[in-house]
Amino acid sequence: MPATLGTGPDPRRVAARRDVGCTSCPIQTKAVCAHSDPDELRVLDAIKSYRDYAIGQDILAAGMASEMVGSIVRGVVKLTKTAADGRAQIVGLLFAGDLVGRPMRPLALYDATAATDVTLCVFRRARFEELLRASPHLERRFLEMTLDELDAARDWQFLLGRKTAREKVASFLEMLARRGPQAGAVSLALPLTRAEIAAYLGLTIETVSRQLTRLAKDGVITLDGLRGVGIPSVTALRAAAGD
Amino acid sequence: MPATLGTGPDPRRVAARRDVGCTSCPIQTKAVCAHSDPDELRVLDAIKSYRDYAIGQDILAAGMASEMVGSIVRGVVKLTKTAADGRAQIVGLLFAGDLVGRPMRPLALYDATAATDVTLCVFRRARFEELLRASPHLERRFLEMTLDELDAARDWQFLLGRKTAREKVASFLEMLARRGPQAGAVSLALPLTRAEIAAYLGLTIETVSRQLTRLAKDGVITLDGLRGVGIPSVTALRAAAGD
DNA sequence: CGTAGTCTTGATGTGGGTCAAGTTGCGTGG
DNA sequence: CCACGCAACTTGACCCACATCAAGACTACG
Repeated sequence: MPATLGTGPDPRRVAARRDVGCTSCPIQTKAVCAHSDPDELRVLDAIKSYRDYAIGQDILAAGMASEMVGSIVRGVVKLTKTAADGRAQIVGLLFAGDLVGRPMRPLALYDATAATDVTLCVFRRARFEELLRASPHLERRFLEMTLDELDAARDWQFLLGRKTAREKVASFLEMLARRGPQAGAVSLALPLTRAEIAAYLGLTIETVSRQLTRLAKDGVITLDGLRGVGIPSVTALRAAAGD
Repeated sequence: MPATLGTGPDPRRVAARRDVGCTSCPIQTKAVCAHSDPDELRVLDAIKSYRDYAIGQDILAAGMASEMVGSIVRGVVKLTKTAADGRAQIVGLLFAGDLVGRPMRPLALYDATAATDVTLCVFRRARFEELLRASPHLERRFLEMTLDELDAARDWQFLLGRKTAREKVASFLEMLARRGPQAGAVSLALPLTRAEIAAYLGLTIETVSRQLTRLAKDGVITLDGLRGVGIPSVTALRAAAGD
């Protein structure tokens, strides 16, 4: 049994569990199985297993075989593309319900890393693909989720190509407030370090830091410790984000 | 009958044709119908129609209903996201075989514009979605193509966030040589203006122009008129692209 | 309470943007 | 076929947002 989803490092720190049934699953309305009927769910339930990853741990490594796919039950996963010379860009942030791993693709293209402590609902990739082929609801839902990710990636292309540093940081916070782990809350805890935010926005640590303090000075946000961010007005934040 | 794929402008300049049969289609191995069996192809053949768009013409407009989807038979289509203040970013370039329009989505999110003269093989969206649901081969192929587009979008995120202007321009040329209309050729005609290249790379016209002349001075490419580019060594070009 | 990692703040440098002329290429009409 | 006019492109001078370099300060964790 492989210890990570692919052939990643740190096998010893991975915990595997088989506890929560699909009917009491916290992500059943958002995950790839959201539209599956009871029969399909029974099959999924039988072959799934839960697995925990500690913050910082690799889930998949670029270029390695991806033998597993997993649905995020809890936590945040980052997808990173790193060049030979060390330059790194986060090309996707995944939240609860999102799928980690590449069904229908033998190799991982990006590193998938736990940005927080993470719990995945894991399937063997080959087995999951059989189910995709056999269950129209599952394949249809996977297609829907892939289309959403494509839209998100294209919106991020606009951000990376055309927005200023201030707009980038504001956009990131607005995105977190909209679809992050504490979606809808007026105060949230950043799931990423400054370095990770910089890697996601195509900036440096220093610029992210400066823009955060500037947004706070301007009253668009409040800062509470290193991770705490308050959002007094989503409208003002959206304006600062430039859309 | 709508004149463009959505409710876009310039209805008078759109030509509709119904000539080429699926069995003699130039994109039958690359398009969304590539894996369809003869029965499915017969249905597609019966409901398709060819349509021509002149260079610069809008095919879909962001925010408008997308009543049609079409497979590119010939030409290049650009997807553009434009902010309220006029900043624009090309978030996708589509070539022969690629699908224009958004199956399973009622609205277009980006402007789709003919970057060259274009011929599409067009279907009504509602009808196409019925077929997607009824034809596993078709849905599977559409999923494959969407996954490929997602990968391309993520690679472009790295380019936009981390590459230098020189690397961006070199990457663009390398991408064109690899998957553009004249894929594989050592000399190619740019399907985009400097302004469009700039919008695709998150740069300005001036910077694109300067980097092209610099790449030519360094012997990485040759320039022949405004549109002609020669690639003496793909290896050297790939090195200049930073990957 | 020490220390290592993370973050902030300041001083300085620079890649690419902006502004402003020119130049080239090309479609149009004489 | 040529001359005109305009759009597309190039080139140069200057500028600025963000990167880089360099201290410090905060926080977490032993």
